[in-house]
Amino acid sequence: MPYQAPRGTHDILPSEIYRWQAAEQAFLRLVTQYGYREIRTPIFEDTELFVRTSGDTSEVVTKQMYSFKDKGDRDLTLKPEGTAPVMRAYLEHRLAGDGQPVRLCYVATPVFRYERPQKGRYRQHHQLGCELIGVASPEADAEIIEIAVRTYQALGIGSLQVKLNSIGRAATREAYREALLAHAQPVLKDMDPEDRARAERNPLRMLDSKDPVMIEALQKAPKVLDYLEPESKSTFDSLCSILAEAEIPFVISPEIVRGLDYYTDTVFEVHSTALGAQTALCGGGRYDGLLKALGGPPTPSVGFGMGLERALLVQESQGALPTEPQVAAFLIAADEAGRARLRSLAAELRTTGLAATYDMDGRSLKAQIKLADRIGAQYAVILGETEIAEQTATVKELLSGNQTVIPQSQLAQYLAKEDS
RNA sequence: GCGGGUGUAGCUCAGUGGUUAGAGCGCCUGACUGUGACUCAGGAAGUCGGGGGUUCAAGUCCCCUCAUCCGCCCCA
Repeated sequence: MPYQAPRGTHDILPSEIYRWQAAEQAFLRLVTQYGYREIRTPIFEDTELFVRTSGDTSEVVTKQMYSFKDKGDRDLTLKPEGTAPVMRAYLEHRLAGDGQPVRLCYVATPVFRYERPQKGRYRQHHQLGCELIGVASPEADAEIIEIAVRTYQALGIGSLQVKLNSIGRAATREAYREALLAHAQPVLKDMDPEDRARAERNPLRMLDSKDPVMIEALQKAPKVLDYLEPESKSTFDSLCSILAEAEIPFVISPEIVRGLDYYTDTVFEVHSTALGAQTALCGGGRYDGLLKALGGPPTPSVGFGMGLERALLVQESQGALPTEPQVAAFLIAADEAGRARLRSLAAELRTTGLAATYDMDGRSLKAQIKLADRIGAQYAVILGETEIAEQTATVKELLSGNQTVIPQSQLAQYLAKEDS
């Protein structure tokens, strides 16, 4: 094999593209009902945009970005996440002027992270997501979580877990970090230097550890929720009750801390056990400080990003595949006279919106029918000697094998009717 | 970035260091002079992931490398 797709990337083949299209359409239909409008941002941005928003000590910025210099010596980076570019565009184009709140969504945007690939973890993957800008009320958080949950429902995916937490504002996090670090100090001394450095850089990470020693040590660790300022605490409590009223099940999960610095207060992830080590399907939360960090006015905002590859993997594992659209008609000719009519008849069908194809290699009648079957056509339309003479066509429904002879003039109408 | 598994036909996989590398499915042709899916017969299809080494002899053993999968890390 001389060339392969680069490590961690993959082609999306015709046999699977319909699942992508179905998912994207279902998402767009859903969010349109909530008043979201799609936005598309460039595939790369100034590197600084991500450093400023994700945080210069974040895993993404320190280890995972595809950064490069262009011929004009600009520092650019392939999008490692979807939110910062959308917020940049919001500021750049003064979308606040449309009146707040502003509801934006993005669909199947490519996302790049230099990581070691595994099932469900790729160097290029695709995300869809929503940003709800300009609302501080926990109703906004609830709407975002509800949309995430309903997107999975629309894809036929069940058995998911919504993990919810609040990490508070800057002051809370600072105080809590110190408390946590102090609590973990005895264990940290014996840890692998690299793990230890990571833990000290972002102590909240320790909460997510799978190391039994760490889990044991943190059994009695202080809880973030106890450190929340009164305002954060009441926001979190209201969010919980709004979700409960909406009958959206969730579990409060102190280990959910998120990897990007821009989050404040509400954070959440949606998990599935269907993907081995990669259990997170969707992550999001509130980022009230993000716009300010980008030089804009302080604006409360909340959103999520959802991995499409992972969603589709879970969808497949749950046997919830959508039905693949069929080509309506495969036209078949038995002789030269029939062949001449094929093209004009196919054109007629297409003008009415039906899909029609035919053999171009002069195959035998038998081979043509076989081909019709193989490409998944619904009907084989046969133009033999008799049909040409009588200006009719034999329409064979491939699934049942039933045949009907109808006038060529009524073919489009007949197929359209049967198709619906 | 760390540890481990796996790479043989389009797909799923057999193959003890020893002739010209196989099977099932799929594909093409025919049995079938106007009919796919079933049956039968035939056919095409391989850089045994790539490179190097050991050996009289390597798909098989060793080293390197690429890809993929599993775990860690991190996340979608």
